[in-house]
Amino acid sequence: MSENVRVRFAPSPTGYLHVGGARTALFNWLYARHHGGTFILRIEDTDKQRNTTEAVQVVYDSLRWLGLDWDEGPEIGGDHDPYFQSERDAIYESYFQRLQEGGHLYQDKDGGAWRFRFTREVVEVDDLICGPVAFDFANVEITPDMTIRRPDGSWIFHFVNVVDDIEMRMTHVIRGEDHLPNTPKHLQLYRALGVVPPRFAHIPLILNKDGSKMSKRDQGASINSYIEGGYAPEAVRNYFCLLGWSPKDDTEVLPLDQLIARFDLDAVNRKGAHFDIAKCDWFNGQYIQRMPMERYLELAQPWLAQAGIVAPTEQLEPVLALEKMKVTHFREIPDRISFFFTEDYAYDLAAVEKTLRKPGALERLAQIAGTYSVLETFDAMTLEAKLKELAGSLGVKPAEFIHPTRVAVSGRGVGPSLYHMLEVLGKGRTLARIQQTLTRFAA
RNA sequence: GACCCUAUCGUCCAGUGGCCUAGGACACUCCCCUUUCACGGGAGUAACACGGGUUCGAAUCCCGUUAGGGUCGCCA
Repeated sequence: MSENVRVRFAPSPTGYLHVGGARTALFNWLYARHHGGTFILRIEDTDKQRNTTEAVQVVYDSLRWLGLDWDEGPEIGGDHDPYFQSERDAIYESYFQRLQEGGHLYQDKDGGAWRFRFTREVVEVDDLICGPVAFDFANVEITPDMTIRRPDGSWIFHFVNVVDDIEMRMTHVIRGEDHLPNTPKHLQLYRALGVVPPRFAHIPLILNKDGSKMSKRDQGASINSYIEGGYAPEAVRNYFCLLGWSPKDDTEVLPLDQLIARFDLDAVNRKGAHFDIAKCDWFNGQYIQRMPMERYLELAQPWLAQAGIVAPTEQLEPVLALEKMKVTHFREIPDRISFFFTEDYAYDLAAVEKTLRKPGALERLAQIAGTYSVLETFDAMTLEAKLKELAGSLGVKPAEFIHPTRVAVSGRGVGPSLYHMLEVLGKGRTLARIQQTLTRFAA
């Protein structure tokens, strides 16, 4: 039982990380962390033309964004360096030699490619998730021998994948269910090489909500879309965990330490999961509400910077706090708070039409400005009390003051709670903005 | 077409023979809170694919059908 778990994520760099791949990486990572094992990243870049350094960078960025750190692999190193298949030629060569010496290989007549001769029998895969699954290799027509090396000397996935898993001492191979039919072929390779294979666990695929296959273009398919869409990585990670796995009670929002403590392969589902971005959005909102102010500020920062909103934290924090319980994506934030940072904010035409153009609106604006101008304390509670007092004394509804004031100081019909918004704005700016509005719409 | 996997509300999950007139969450509808927009609270609509078995008893076990998905590359 002292077996040290070693698992890996072995993506082919294609320029983006698919949600399915990310989830595979996540399950491997979780499994490693749960069992105190080692999580390895290996880049399967045997297809030379298609793989670029930028594409590899995308893999790193996506994994790191999700918080999936690897213990061995590119940029980290490890006992089994290098972690790029393109740099492991000598190793493959020696394994190829072993197969050849064992009489397992032959060269194709026409092309000259090298094939591995399957043993013609039933091979059983004892999958940790799917259970025992038998594949019959008896018919050569149905399962022709597998090509492992091209005529130009380059290697085929099946071969290098198995060699690396042997070399890197993998104990468990957790991968997408699309690999299940490949597994008996890989098992034949292990046997021919005289190596005890790792345990296999095939996790269900992720499909679109309607059940169709997720392609690059579909919403939520690329990890980049979350980075660019204003998601909190911890929220996305939590949502991904629940795609094909559940803690078995009804908890859904689970902190990372809980996820690690509770995750295990025996609780992984067999049914394919349909992806629902709406639920992912809900998780994001929940995480934003619950996260500490510092983290909230940290994640909002890039979005503010991009929108040209720069201000010291002391000024930013109270403004952002106003939206913390309301926002679902960080990308929404700049637009919602931009009016705080310029006196030249735009007036929403519909809001102006609906409230400022209303008969008596400007008079009431002047009245509330008068009331507020004499206040010593300018906090939400006082502001609310005074506004209601004024409305009451004039026999009008508070709304007749609230709406014009909101539009006057922010230019819009919707926003944070009025009194809290005014408190953050402060007395000076509040009065100036009302005055500015009065002047502007007086005619 | 062959082989393999799967089958509970629209979606994600719970349920491993009686506790199920099937539970939670998202989404949707309505109500409350809030004279903004949200959050929050409450209520509601909504599912065991179908047909045979096994059993005193089946969402749970077996068989078949159907449906969905996957794999059959000198892609990974």
